[in-house]
Amino acid sequence: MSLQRLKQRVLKNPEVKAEYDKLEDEFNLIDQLLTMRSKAGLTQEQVAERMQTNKSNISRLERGNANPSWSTLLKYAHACGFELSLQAQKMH
Amino acid sequence: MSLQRLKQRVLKNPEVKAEYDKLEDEFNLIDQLLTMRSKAGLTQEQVAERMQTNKSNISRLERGNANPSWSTLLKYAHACGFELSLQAQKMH
DNA sequence: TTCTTGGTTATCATATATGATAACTCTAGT
DNA sequence: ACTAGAGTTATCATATATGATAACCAAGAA
Repeated sequence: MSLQRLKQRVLKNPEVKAEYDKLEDEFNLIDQLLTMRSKAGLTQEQVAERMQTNKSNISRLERGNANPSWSTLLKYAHACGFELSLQAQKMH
Repeated sequence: MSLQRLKQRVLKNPEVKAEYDKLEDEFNLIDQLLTMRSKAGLTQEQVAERMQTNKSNISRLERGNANPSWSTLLKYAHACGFELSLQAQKMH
């Protein structure tokens, strides 16, 4: 909640955003989604249009501990101009 | 269908399987799932047990053009001993 | 042949993701 | 103060993923 809010504000600083965008690390799912949209420089509404849905659903996807389907993840990524694949690494 | 069948037979050859397991390329979703289970050396039933579900559902997941949720993908990967993350690469 | 094992398919019930709409907050400008 | 833009939240309807069970196929071994 307040973490999201903080991130939101922080990312408004263009320099900070640039740095943030460089980090390609292992984030949780939501962070990965936010990062894609951030890099694309799109609003939720713009992503929604490209996904043929509504902005409220994008908000839900990005906030409410999401459990989206693979096709939804693909649509979102494509809307943000990304190709998506799974990365599996052996646990040990 | 027959592709799956072919793959199935081919992968019974241990040498071929070893080679197949080395390839970490951009597969479609289903191939990535099959590869994980193949590397783990588990049967559908074993994966099903670890995921607390039934083997028929695993088969459906691996065959019927799947659109699983993120949590299902995670469960499957964990059952096979893998950690999972998204890999997004910019389209151009 | 018969049995076992791994995988497939069909089906139904249930849980949950998604679509759609509306009302709301917050912030930045003007 | 007012407005506009971006995001949030609540809610309902509907589509679809998932769980569960049973019957089936194919291949290999005894």
